Amino acid sequence: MVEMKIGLLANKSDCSVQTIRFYEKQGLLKQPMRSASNYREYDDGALKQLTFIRQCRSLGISINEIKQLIVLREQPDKSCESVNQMVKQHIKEVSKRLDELTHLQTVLTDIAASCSAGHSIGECGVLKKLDI
Amino acid sequence: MVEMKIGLLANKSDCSVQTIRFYEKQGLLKQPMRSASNYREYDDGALKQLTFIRQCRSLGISINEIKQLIVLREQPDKSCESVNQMVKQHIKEVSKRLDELTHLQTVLTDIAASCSAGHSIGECGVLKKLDI
DNA sequence: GTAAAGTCTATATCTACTATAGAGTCAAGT
DNA sequence: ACTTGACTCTATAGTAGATATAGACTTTAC
Repeated sequence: MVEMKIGLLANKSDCSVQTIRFYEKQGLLKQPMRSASNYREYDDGALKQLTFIRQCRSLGISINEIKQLIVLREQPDKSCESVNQMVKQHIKEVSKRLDELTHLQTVLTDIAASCSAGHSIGECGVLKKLDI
Repeated sequence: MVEMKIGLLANKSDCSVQTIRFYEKQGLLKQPMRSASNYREYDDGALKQLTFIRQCRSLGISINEIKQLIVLREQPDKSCESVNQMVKQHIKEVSKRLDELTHLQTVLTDIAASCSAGHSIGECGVLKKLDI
């Protein structure tokens, strides 16, 4: 397929129409050609670019970081050190978040276990736990 | 201590001054007394309330849910079923997020491992992985 | 008396979208 | 030819949970 409108691109990329327009406004997707009636016309290059963006987003890479990656990709001779750093940084952050959530899970489970038999707010073991 | 201004309350509750004002505007903290010069004057009850709020927030309970909890706490005779449900729901969500992050961690680690020796953008294994 | 630190309100900013209003366009069916 | 529904357009507002800023006022310390 050579050309497509925004709805089809959205389908192909598993991404909403609004999100595509949003990425364009953010400068992640370049402005596409327009039809006579001002409809956006995309080619397969745009689909590739959008797939890259979605892939990065699913990995927790921020829009600003994706912007940097897009610039970097166009300078094949430069060092890729910053790309590696970015990924390593994300691994660190995900590790940290995993630790936090694991701890949170034990606390929540403990709280849930404290549910008293009475089933009234006044004797609610859960609320008492929340109150420290 | 019987009375304190917002800065001291912020210190005691490990919470910024702006956040306290934000919670007040959201209806989580009731409007405190005001001094002659219009400064907020808090008592220990406010500190307890704020501590409860922060405890809930650290457990991932949303501001709207905290509002519900605050209302519930004032009706000791009602059933605490909804409180239990809320906690159980959070446990589910945290589980789901843990699974997602665990998977993300393996993907990121795999990507990081693909860093090629060349150290240039053009032959960057990391970028190639990101490009699918 | 003065300077620094604290407080006040109101408003803007952040992230990554999502939703809505109101208008225009296009294709299919009758 | 006409209408209906689906699609697209722009611009704007809303979401969550804060955080930051501007400009004015008050209090505290020296």
